[in-house]
Amino acid sequence: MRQTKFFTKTQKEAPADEQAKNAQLLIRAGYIHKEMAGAYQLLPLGLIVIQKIKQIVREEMTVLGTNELLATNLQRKELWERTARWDDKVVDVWFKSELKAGGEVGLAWSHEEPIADMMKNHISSYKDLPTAVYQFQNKLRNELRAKSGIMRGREFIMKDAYSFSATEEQHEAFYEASKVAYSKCFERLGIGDDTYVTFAAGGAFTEFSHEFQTVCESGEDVTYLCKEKGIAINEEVLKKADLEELGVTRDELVATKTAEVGNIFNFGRQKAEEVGLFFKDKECERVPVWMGSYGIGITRLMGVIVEKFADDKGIVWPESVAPYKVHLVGLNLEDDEIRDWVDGIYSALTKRGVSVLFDDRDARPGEKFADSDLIGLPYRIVASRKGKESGAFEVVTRATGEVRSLTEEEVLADFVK
RNA sequence: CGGGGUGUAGCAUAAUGGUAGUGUACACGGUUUGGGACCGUGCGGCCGGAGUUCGAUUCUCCGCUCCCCGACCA
Repeated sequence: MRQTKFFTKTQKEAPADEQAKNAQLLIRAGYIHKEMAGAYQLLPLGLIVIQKIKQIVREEMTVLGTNELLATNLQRKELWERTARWDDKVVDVWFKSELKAGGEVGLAWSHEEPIADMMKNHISSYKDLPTAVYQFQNKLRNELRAKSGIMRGREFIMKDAYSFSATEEQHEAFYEASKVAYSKCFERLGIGDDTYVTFAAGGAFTEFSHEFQTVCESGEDVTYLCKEKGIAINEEVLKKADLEELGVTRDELVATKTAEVGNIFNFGRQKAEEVGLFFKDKECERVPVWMGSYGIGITRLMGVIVEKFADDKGIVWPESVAPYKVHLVGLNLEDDEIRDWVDGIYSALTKRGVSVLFDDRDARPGEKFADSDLIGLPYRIVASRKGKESGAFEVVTRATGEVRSLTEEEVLADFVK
């Protein structure tokens, strides 16, 4: 993509109404635009990052054997009344609206009830189980206080999955498999080493749920962490947790600031019973389905990744989620000979499937370097008069600052897989 | 929702009871060209309402906004 044709623009100064590093950098670098507190537009660069994160999650969800669908954001009052969760006193993040035709609708803060209810059309026998579906969807939550940039918004993108099982054993097998799938996601997203399966509050159905907490200074949670043993406990359940059973002592646990990037829940049979989702088992008995719910905060992940890897010059993306792999910075382009030479490496790379953002703007070197650092693509290739004379490109790794001087052949060998 | 703060141009900031200055961005001209260059010219602004006042961007009140702390957080 040629930058002169791309919808992007950087800002030198961070907006005064953002404190959070993730929002400051994402706005300055042109990934997002703040619409209001807790709601951000995704600009083209930001959208590519989100799509990359989604694709990784999608692939792992496919491995897990779940099917993607897309639920509506309008939800029925009657359905949520059935589970006693329509009342604002029970769920305090509802956005609700009046229908012109009469009555009320809810705007989706979760899709547990609608999807469970919908599954009545698909589940009637133990032969239909187990099954699981998932979606990427905007969640709307009327937070009293949005905060931390894109880490806690009123509208955000979440991957939510729902599992339906005939027995507890079936449910447990899926639940454990989802942990593996999630760990794989976070590993591929570049935060695997710092993300822990964490014991957390279980709500009404089970004693504990499991959260995926990523070590992050600007996170909202405090996790008690034993890195050596890989044991993590959310502070909200530290008192309840049986440390002996977990094989860890209190002294080994270090209070650590973390951000919740995923959360998995066991609903037991209660949710299905409330909604009315039953099936016939082998004994011809009509019993409720075992359900589980599995979330990953897609937009929050973008924020966490920015927070974790950014340096004082700007964003540093892991290769797996970077909007482009290479930032080709062309200098001295007013000289036709050099422009042709730089165009050459640009088309050679793109033809071979390397994603390149080509800074072909008429701007001074300093501005291009500063923008390139800010935008944070994994590799920068500088092509200039100086380089053409020596027949080499300067290749800089954003994360380490390592500089290499490579010929076109070497560049292609290095970047084309 | 409780507490604290905030609101001036696309962005960042300054001053002021007598209608507002600077940087940046943007446009034009010129000089520049490996780490956000320089000179000149130009465009562009006081969150909303009420009150006080001869006069309010400035003071008062109300509202809204955004940020922070807390509470909340399937």
